Amino acid sequence: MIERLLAKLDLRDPLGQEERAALSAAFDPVATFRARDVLTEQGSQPGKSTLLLNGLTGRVTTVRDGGQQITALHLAGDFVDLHSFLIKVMDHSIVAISDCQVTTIRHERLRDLTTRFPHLARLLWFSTLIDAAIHRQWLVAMGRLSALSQTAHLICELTVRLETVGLALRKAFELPISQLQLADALGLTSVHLNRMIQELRSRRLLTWSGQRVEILDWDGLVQLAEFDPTYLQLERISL
Amino acid sequence: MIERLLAKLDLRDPLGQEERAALSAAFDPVATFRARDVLTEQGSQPGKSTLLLNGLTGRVTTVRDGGQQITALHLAGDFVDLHSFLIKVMDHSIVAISDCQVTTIRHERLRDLTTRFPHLARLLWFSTLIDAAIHRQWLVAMGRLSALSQTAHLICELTVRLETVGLALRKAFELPISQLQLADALGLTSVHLNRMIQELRSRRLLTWSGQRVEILDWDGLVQLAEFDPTYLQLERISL
DNA sequence: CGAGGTCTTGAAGACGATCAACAAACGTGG
DNA sequence: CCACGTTTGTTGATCGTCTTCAAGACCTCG
Repeated sequence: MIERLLAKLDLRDPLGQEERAALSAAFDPVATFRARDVLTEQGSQPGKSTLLLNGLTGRVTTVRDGGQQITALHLAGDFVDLHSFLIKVMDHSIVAISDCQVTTIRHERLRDLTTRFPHLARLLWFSTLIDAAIHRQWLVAMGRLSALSQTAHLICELTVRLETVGLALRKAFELPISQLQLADALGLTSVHLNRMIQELRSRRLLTWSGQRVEILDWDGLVQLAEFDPTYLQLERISL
Repeated sequence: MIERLLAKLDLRDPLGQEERAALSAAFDPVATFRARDVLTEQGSQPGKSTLLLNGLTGRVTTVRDGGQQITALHLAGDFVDLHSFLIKVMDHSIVAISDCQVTTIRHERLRDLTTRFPHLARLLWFSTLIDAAIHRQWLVAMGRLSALSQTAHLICELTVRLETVGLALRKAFELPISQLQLADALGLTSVHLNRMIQELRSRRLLTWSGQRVEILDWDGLVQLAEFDPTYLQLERISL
């Protein structure tokens, strides 16, 4: 069930048999959500953390004028709110962007696991640090890149992240997200994002129809986006 | 020496005597930097993490056109690169914004401490989660607030953070940072930031001359910034 | 004192937002 | 299975926030 998570962790630093078994056994049954469902409400204090098994979810913050900012997108194999293990009250909501399935792990179990397996604790800590690194990269893209480059950057990031969990083959993948929501992630309007996507298409960097994205010119996209995957920390390390 | 850090941790969840002593003893001698010095280079692999004792530092990423984005500002008592304990290669630089003093702790010591004291490990993990929460809040402000509100938001955040380490009394404090660097943190140009600051002044929300900032109308500023300090997690918790 | 950094102001321009409208796709219930 | 309402993608026109470029005053410090 949690193979994608295990694969993602293994990629960085292999888990021991005991860790793997203990972690696998700690999760609750699968739950299903429809697109637009709210998994976790801002201000709530969930007693468990949620692992995304498939589909797409996002962290959403709503501002006074009704505008929404999506501060993170989560793919299969990502914890969507591992931080709630230590940060008790949610400072944002978690919403399902596509239909999706999740499983949860109660915080007392996480506490127990991380105490018994310091190495696993470091690995989980590490995965929240990647989250933070992605946040920083989004800040750079939002603050200092053009809307076009920023859009390209997000596509590059999603391509690589989907590849690492086996969901993008030959630089093509399903992206079940509307342009409106994508615009909310980029801090743009959907109108402008639409024009940026058309520009990417007309430059023959990618095709994108419906939910299917196909990268035609990866190097060109990387160049435009100033994309450097270092921040995703795909290298093997030793924690 | 590391009182500000200890106070900040204690505020959330009190440290035990043993933890406190072990942590205090683990740090290296003090080092001093001048404004604009680079503490840690992007791409480097530091073997230790740095704790800021006083002054101001920032995480800086430079883009192709020479523009800079500051993705975080660190105050006295903050770890500036605790994440390098687990994320080996730095995806950004750390630069001194003002003259400052730091102390460091070697990663093997962190590893030892976090293994011996799971509670301390959680507390350090927690502090990196606050970093991420701040990143998210910056994303929201950058993506969905006006330049004026965004500027006000950063001022609110800095006020509260400085207060928690005793560096802001009655909503007034020293902020040894140039408008150019502040603009780099906000993703604005210094010209525009200057006009936003003047607007804040003319609305009698604050005074700001040289490095001295004094909040005149905290409620007004909070209202303008849509500032909600929940994300800073100042409440007492139990990790 | 000179040099460089910083703050400030003005004018012009561009990038992205806003407003409006419509077609296509989708989901749902009749 | 079709009819309907809703969401989504797309296009055009206009507007405004923020950028760019330029210049001058001030200040700090070596």
